[in-house]
Amino acid sequence: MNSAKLIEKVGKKIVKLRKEKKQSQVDLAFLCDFEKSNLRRIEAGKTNPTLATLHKISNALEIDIRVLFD
Amino acid sequence: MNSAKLIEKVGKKIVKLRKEKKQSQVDLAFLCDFEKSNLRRIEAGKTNPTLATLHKISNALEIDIRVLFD
DNA sequence: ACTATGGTTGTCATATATGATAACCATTTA
DNA sequence: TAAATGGTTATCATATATGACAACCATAGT
Repeated sequence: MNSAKLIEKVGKKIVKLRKEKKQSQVDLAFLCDFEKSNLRRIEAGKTNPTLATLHKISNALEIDIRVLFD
Repeated sequence: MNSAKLIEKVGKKIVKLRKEKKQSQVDLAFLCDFEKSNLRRIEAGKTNPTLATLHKISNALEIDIRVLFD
């Protein structure tokens, strides 16, 4: 799998986990302490997130970061 | 754990896995197709790597990306 | 119709990851 | 001594992630 595919998959996983927690993009972005436009770009696989960003997201979702790669 | 600590931990894990494979920084950076200075920065936890970069590294080490977070 | 909410898209500025390169140190080996 | 190798550090340019906004669309509810 190439990086672009992985980035897309992680984005979709974030959407899935977020919806399971019944959170909006606004909610999650707030918990992550960054812009909702940024979260949107990540969920859509339009950007190549940094480790720190993935870490913030997994913390906000209350999951282990590895779950993003399941 | 904060992001800085996680970044450091991942860097140390990369060093560990690389040495287990008896590879030099030069070897691994070549396999990852990026600069050894970049690999060095990541291993030392001096930079906040992107998902694509971590993906390249896990591919080069022939491991699942999740292993970097064990 | 209007209001609120969630989501989408776009733009511009800023911060920083990475590319590219060079110089240097320590160790090993010829 | 010298050469080779692995590692470390530094610098500058470039690409891009993110911040900070704003505007818009769709839907639900009043």
